[in-house]
Amino acid sequence: MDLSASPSRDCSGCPIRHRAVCSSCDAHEITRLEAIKYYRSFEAGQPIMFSGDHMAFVASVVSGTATIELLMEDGRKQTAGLLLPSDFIGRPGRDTAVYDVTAVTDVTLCCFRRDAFEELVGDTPHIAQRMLEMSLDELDAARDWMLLLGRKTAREKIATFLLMIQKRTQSTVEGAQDDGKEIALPLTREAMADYLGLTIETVSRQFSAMKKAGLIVLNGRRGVVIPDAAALRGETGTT
Amino acid sequence: MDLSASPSRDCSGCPIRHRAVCSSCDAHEITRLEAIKYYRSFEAGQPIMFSGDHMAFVASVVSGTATIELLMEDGRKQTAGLLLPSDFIGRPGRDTAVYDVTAVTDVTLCCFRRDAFEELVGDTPHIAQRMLEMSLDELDAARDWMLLLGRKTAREKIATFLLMIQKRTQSTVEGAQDDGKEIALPLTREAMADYLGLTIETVSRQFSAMKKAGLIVLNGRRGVVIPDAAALRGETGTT
DNA sequence: CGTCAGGTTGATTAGGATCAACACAGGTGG
DNA sequence: CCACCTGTGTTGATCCTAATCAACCTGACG
Repeated sequence: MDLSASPSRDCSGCPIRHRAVCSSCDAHEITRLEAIKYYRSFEAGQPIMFSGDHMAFVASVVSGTATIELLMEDGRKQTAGLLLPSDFIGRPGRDTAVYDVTAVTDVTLCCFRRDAFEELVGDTPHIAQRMLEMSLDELDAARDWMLLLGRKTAREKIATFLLMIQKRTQSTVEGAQDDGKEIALPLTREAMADYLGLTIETVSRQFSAMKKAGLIVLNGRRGVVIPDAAALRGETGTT
Repeated sequence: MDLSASPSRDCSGCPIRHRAVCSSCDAHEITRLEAIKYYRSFEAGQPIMFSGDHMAFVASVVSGTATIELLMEDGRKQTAGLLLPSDFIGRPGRDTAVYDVTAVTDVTLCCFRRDAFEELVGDTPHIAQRMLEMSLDELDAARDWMLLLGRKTAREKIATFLLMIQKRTQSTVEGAQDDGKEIALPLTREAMADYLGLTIETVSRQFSAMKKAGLIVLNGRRGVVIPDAAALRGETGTT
């Protein structure tokens, strides 16, 4: 799981250099970022940020997976976002977190002191634009997820989730259209349930049912093979 | 409903001047915006934008209400956003719409040619920053809505919706804490159902039940009085 | 070997969807 | 002016999907 080849001061060679908030920065801008960045690691299960807390930093996910979680008083939980490598955590311009962020695997972050970062956003158009682009992308993703949460059946939710994971996971390798390769689920059944607006039991049952139907092959707790992505896509209810 | 006192070339006196994307613009920037803006009206029920279409413009809602809708092949529909006065439509940097936008009441838009607007975003930091701020706000709202869609009961959804409408509606007047005032729902039962991930019948039943419980008073199809906002808040399941 | 977290499977329940009938207001045209 | 129609909303009966409650399985680890 340790893709982070011991993160260093130097941004060149960073695995997310060309996808994260810094992707469109030139050499000078990167220098400024390098000056204010620092790495931080969190173990699986650890909170990265608590709703209501003061936010001292913003960050990019370098490796691992985190979730954005919303809680209700009675304990109901909804995951409102998956944070994979290159995704951005925090909000410039706000100093109190409005949701919880939790590491679901071991996570390494590239953090920036918030005040310094905000300054940069203010006078580095490249960064401001990239921030805008990224938040608009997230907004699109959030809206697609609303359709899933509001209208899709349990089976459609699982199928959609699996294909999304496959895409975001393989796209790291850029372009490889791999049908039969095993993907490693970054989430437990419980975390998937929270993300999909379901219960653990329903997630488990749907996995079993789709396995029986030959749509997926399960390999231990985390491994899934999708023998025929097109068939699985047929189960998503398609937008 | 005609709050738009016949929109003019001149942005001063515009009802959304201090809340929309242009809110932080100085005189010079406003002049540039005035040069590329034009007004357009849509009747209730009319489409403003179709998913897949070329987007020629971006716009601010000046008056009326529109919805962002996602459709599935079999006709299931989810509303992913309510667009009220001062909200922004469209995405700079993308030229094909990814969702449908529909006027649910008569709507007046302040439109900007997309290419010209993108240019402005590129060299007007105030606008770029406001865009970022607005999309981050929308992202927060979208995430809250995910919690509603994924985890709340029908009654909680309706209560949350009513309070949200009350807030967004009255905040126009700024600060007035009006408990007993009637609010005009901008949506039909069907549109509410699509927004809340419910069916028309469930929405209707919940309205009836909450009326019987004394939580709301109904006044025709669109009028609702909330005698005790705190009591209604008790029904939202609170975050 | 026992414990415990994570996962599966079964039985039952319940909340909301679906199917269906009816109510009501607002036009429209005779 | 009234009869009719249509779009919107309400209410009732029934069904079904996913939640809940509960038991059990599996593998990792002390």
